[in-house]
Amino acid sequence: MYRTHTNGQLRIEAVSNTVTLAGWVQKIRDKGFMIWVDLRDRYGITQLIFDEERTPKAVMETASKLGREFVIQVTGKVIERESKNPNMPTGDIEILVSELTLLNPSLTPPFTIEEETDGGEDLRMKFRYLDIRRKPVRENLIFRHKVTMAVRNYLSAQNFVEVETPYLIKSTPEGARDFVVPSRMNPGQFYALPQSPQTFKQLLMVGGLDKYFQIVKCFRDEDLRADRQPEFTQIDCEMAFVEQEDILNTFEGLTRHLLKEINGVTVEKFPRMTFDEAMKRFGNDKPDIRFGMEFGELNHVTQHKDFNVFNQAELVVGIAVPGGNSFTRKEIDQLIDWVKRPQIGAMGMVYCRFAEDGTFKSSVDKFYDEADFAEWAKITGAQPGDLICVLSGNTSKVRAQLSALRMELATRLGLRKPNEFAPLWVVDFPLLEWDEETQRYHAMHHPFTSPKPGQLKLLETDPGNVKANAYDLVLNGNEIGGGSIRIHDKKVQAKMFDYLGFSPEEAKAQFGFLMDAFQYGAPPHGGIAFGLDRLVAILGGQETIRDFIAFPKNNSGRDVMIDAPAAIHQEQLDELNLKTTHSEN
RNA sequence: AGUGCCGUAGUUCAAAGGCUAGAGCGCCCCACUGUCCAUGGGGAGGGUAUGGGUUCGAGUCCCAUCGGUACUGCCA
Repeated sequence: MYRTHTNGQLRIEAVSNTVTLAGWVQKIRDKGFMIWVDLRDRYGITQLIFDEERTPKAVMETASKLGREFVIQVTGKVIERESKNPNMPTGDIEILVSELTLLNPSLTPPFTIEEETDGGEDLRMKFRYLDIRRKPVRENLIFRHKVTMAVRNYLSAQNFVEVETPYLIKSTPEGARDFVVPSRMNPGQFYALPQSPQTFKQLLMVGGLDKYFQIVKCFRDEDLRADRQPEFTQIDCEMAFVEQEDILNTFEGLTRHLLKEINGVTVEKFPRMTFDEAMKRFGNDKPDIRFGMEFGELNHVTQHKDFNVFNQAELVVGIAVPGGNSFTRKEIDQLIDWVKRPQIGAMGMVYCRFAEDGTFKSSVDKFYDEADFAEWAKITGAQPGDLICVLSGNTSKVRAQLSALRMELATRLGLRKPNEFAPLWVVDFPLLEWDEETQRYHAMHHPFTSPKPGQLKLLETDPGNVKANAYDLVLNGNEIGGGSIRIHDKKVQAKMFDYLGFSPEEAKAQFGFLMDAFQYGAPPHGGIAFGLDRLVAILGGQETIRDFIAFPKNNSGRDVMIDAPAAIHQEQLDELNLKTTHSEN
């Protein structure tokens, strides 16, 4: 037996017991006549003591040669500490070691294994197994486990069945790029890894399983971000015989359960907002509603005043920054530079200080008077002491720009409190989205999403305005889930493919299996999928999903620890019927 | 694919174009009668990602390449 107790277990009651412990050497404090060693495992830290008088000479000798991260096993007596440490759970006791076994030595780790490590991101990823020994990373992984257990327990209790769907499937042209896997047994042919188990879960509904879920890896070969990984995990769900209302209620229930179970937060009915309203009020389809700074559209109070920038703008829109009047001129200039960066792309920013004494001072004083600014303040909800920031131009661009500014300012002003949770349903998404590049409409969600009842005809006349039975669950400005009521009628599905530019032949080749299935009594059905990595990060009050993934990939999709991807041997290539070709550039 | 920022001891960072490229942490040695980020003293360790250029002189300026990172495009 390697150990009788863990390192987080022993308390004052255990004094005078003989115990055996095992773990990693966290810290050695060698005072010559006395050596203390902090012994660490997943459960905590227990202090070991070796001293000249009470410890066997040989043991003392070995102890003086220990190093950080050595794996050791000790046997000794639990004694009460002479000077206690109230900052640790085991701080009242220590182990007077009588036997010490070195189970495995360690090289000096390249960074400190402490809560606040000196290691950079890079290095930590390269030695991720050492990083995982650190408490914050370990706690995050355990936190993720708690969330997935809560999800499984809740959905299982609601009669959902977890079913595994295949990872080796077929590539589809729409949507994200697929990761592909060559088939050795079928020369020249490839599997694709699923971007989501979408069609399979629909087929499970045709199969009569009624309520399905799966905590499942999905794969997308697109460029990465701080919050985006090439392989990520979804809580994928589908239900039969449901309307949108049923889905919203069921998964509002799940989310409420998680907030209660994991964060101890009680949230009443989740508010709902249409896509159009979200765009108008927040410039964004995933608004963070923990704070205000709602958009105020100013077109009607800014036109015909000789200020051409506003006169020519499709949209003039502003927000009131709480307490923003205290910004210095320099700070405001920096804000203007910030919105003019290529990533944001605003042409400029008009601002108006709303002083505590009720007067206004603006960058466009030449064109507008106090009465005009009072209108601006009224529309944007500005109070004395605030700063009104106004952008103008093309509606969709300006909304995106002002939304980015709103989020940036909220972050700077500390309004995005990680322990505050504001869920929101965004509903009535457009069915289609115009794509400039290909000059045609694409499915905004996916091609299996059903249009709102009675809107099918609109497809002919005004396709951009067709609303879908599609919804997103937003939490603190992040899309944590999205779904739709699906099409379950073959004719409607065929029509959809037609509108999306699939020829009947293409549609049959790509999704024939699904449309065939629809002919054999497909029930009405719909579902939702949650991004688990992001959900866990938000519930954990953190920004980066990498901190909640045991072995994440870097910005270029590399695993720097195992050094993947990598070239493979010619024999492997041959076996897979892959020819090595050199591209011309 | 694009733009910004970054690349200097094991590590985190310093070093107005100018002395032998420094410091904290870590590491090694010594001391120390209750430590717990132990303390005090001593020591080792890099020639600045790579390649080219400008200059009397280059971590520092310029160009290219590579790598990291954040964002934009992209992510049905």
